[in-house]
Amino acid sequence: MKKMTPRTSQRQTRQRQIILEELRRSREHPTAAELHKVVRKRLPRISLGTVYRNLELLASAGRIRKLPLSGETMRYDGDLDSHYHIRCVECGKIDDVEIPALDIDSAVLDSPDGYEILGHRLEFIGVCDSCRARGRV
Amino acid sequence: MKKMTPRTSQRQTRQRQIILEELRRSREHPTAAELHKVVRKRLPRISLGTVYRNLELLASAGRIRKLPLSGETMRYDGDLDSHYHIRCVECGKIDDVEIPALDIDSAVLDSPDGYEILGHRLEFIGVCDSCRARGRV
DNA sequence: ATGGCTGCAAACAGTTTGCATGCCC
DNA sequence: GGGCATGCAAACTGTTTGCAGCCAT
Repeated sequence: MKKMTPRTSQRQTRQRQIILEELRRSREHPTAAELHKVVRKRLPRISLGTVYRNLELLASAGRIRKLPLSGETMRYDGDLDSHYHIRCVECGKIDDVEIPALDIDSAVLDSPDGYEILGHRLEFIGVCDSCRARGRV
Repeated sequence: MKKMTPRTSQRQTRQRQIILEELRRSREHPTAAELHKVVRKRLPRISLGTVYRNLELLASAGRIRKLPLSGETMRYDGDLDSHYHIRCVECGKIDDVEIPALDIDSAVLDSPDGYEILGHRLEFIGVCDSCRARGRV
């Protein structure tokens, strides 16, 4: 009889645990570096490389989400409910946007190029409260 | 009498001219490196740095458009008519999408965070014809 | 015990920048 | 002639990777 192969599994390391915890706690859609800084308070010796590796693993396991927003540093989201984001052009802050998902993918089916549509990415651009208050705009 | 100051103007260098020409000729939304390779056929000594500098200048002069698509290398578009794009997840190719601009920016005004909405960025994700034919999906 | 995981540092890719020279206006 | 623009190379930023030792299972 073949032996049970338990692959697929990820080890539950302290690093991975804390990275996930801190990402979920945050509402800031942090970058890897930002998250590293936070996690370091609890695990002073953790390396940035480990943060990247774990974020990648957690994302491909579907436990977190990568936010490949426009041309910027990659950000990460512990909130798995699909939702759109808005980015402040001044300070780069990312916030959630409370509108329902658009049903537009089928509209592209006419596209002459024969694409199979998998989905879409929608991102709003704006100026946040505090940046406007700061008189920058 | 004050002398006429013609500033604001960009010099019309051979490099700038050819970069613009080649970008407009292309339907490929090339990266700086890709464009550099093409331009090099006509200007063998042009440097990648010059391509970057000119793309930046042309973009801020509104003569071309930067395409900050999701988490990827920056791409450039010589087509100034606003339109959406679709990216093939397999090969990374970018194509234009022929649907009218959405009127959704006002929907975000309810957003609790007091953003001033400047616009949105919509990008479709899919698998292109040839990648599907290639049996990769 | 064993193989995934970590810390560290080096490697990488894309982009920007400092500098001396070149060339457009 | 003056100053923006260029070529070149070095610097920077974000991310990935190779490696030797570590630790969860």
